[in-house]
Amino acid sequence: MLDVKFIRENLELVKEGIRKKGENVSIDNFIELDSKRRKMVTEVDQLKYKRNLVSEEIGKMMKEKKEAKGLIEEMKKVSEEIKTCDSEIQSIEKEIYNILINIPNIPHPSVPEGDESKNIEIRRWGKLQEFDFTPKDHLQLGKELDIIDFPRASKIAGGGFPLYKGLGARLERALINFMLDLHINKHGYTEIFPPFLANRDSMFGTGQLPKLEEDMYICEEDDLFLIPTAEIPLTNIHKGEILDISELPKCYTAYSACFRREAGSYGKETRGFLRVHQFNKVELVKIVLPENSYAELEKLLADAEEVLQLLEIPYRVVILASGDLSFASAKCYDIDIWAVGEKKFLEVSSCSNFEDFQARRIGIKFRRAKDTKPEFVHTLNGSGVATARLMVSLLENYQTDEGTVIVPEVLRKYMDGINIIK
RNA sequence: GGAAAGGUGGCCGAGUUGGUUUAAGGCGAUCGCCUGCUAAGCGAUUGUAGGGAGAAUAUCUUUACCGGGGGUUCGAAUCCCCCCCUUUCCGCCA
Repeated sequence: MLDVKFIRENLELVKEGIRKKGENVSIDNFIELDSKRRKMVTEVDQLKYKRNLVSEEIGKMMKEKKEAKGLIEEMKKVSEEIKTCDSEIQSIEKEIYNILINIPNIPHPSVPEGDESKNIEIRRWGKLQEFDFTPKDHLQLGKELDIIDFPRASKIAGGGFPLYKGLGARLERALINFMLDLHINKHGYTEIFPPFLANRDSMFGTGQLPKLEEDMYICEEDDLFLIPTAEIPLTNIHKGEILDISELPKCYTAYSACFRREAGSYGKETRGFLRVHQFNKVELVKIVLPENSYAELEKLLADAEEVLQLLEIPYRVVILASGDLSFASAKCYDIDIWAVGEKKFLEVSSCSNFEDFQARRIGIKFRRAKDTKPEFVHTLNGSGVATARLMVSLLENYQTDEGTVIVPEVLRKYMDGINIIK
């Protein structure tokens, strides 16, 4: 959510931002609604002032057993008027609010303009594997090694739900632990184990609602949503708080299962692990000072990249063009890893700076000093990283000509020293 | 699922027969005074959001906010209705 004052004073800039994001909200009547609201608030405030004064007067008169009937009659009318004005203000505010919540965050000036074809690869790490045999894809490997069983998973929950078995399950668990330990021990994040369900308010705060409701699994009876990412619980931890400047930056990491209905995306990259309804992810969230947020974004990105460097999986970093940015994000880097069997790059992380867009919705502020006004913090998040696709790349890139898979060095201590899956 | 108690400003905590409570009091914090220093003491300040006046992020003024929403009333923290949350006990279950 953007600041009303900011929109009022930078209407063209906001329109420009909406256009760059490829959204189609109209803010043409915003200024008119806003000034109408302010005018009415001023009027009704004066009426309320009068009512407060006279009501006090009535109280005093009644105590002295004086007749106050005339004043009460007069105030009845004033109260009626207030009621009418208030309900009109309320409906104007609702209109304003509906515009406000549909205005996306404005892309940072460093973000290239255009649709996803304008995304720019800014660096590449590692050498893309080449084998002197024909590499298998992850589905074939998973089946032959008996570590992934999609057909049976579908009996339990339907298509798009993975079932890991034996060393597959263990490898998945090793990946999660490896990533968490790295972020906790080396990068200084605090580990959180959050709820995997979130209420409507939290979903709205991070920006998944109202736009993406149909992509969510929802428990209707309780109005709770299965989280599509741990970004939601982590960013909402400090909802409604004013933090002390000495507490910043706050860096949280969490493992969570992530649930996505992926409505409307059937047929697109649906093979195996490429797009599933449930996957595991280690998430990174930072709550920072506004002036540091872009430096923190680079650090966050580096923290996520290190996971892949230690696993020795080749990847590229892409800066997203304005039209490919998510609703709430001002700037975003994607990390794509190479999967030799699929012969393509797979997105495993998005590292975004939301500036104060989420903070304003959620109400997370900080105070620079005792007597200064609270300001909104900046929030960032990134996957560090998602395992389902990581597993794809790992199986495919670490396969041998014998059909076995070598366990990456850094994971072996999490697997009792097992160094090969066969 | 059943029963009970509760939700008040950064924290603690009074106020529930509706009207000097414009939210008492305390703690903490900040500033000043005093003190050789520290402590104590004394004095002052002490929320958030919106609106208006103003060149002003100075200042003045006003409205709203006592878990959320609605209602009654000239007037609601206080009365009524709905919802949410917390705690305890019981039942059920991992």
